[in-house]
Amino acid sequence: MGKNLNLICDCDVIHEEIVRRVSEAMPDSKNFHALANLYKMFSDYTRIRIFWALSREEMCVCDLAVLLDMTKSAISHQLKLMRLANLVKHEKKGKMVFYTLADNHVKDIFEQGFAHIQE
Amino acid sequence: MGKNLNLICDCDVIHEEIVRRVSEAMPDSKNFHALANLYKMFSDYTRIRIFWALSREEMCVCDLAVLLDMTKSAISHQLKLMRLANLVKHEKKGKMVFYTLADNHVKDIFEQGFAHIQE
DNA sequence: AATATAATTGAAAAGTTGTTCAACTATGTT
DNA sequence: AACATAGTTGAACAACTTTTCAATTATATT
Repeated sequence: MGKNLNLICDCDVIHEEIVRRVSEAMPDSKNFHALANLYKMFSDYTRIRIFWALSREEMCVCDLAVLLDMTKSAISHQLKLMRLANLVKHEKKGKMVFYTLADNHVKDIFEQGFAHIQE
Repeated sequence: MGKNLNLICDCDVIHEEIVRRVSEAMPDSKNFHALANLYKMFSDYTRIRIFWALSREEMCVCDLAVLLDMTKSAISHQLKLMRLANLVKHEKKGKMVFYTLADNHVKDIFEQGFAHIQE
């Protein structure tokens, strides 16, 4: 009853119908990688506070370091990741670099998260 | 011009007004920890595929293992984390354990994510 | 009662992430 | 021109995460 569909799994397939249906509807793996990587940006305590702060005000690296009580280096490393993920923009003004959220979508994402944890 | 507000940061505060305003409006740190932990659950390629699959159909561990071409052990470890985070429910039927999403909120969260990556 | 299978578990191994440190670049000030 | 400061960078380290492996539990079948 039931036979293995692949080499890695050590199971008999009990519900071949279900697995087939879900398998056929499954989006391309690159979508899941992109989605996991997007949420990874929101999954760190430091980064999520930076996102929140930038949703309130444009801030420079130094301001964020003071606000979060961390070194400029630590903040700068995180901002770089957020920049590479296209979630924040930066603008240089003299010696300082000001950061802002890339778009309102970013704000929406963590506002939905807040809604979820407060219920 | 500006003086250090703390010991860790090596900066003069350039924009004390901004930092003060944001600092005063800042939610309690436990909210940020909770939010980061919530998003952490969605930040892994395996887990996000499990969430997606369960948003389509109730499935047992074995089904998920076949669907995602992974061992039951790996799937089971991830499901445990998802259970501890109250994001999935499980129900035992005979030898099998069936998993479902804990609520529609979970589905909403990654559907918003999909909306973001497709633009 | 013995056997087979679905699922779980703990520990080890492999891989990833976040912060620190020291060095460096770029800009503004004296 | 020399100096101070804002920010960035790469490497090292510590902490954490994910998968694998072997052993175990619980249920169903013979």
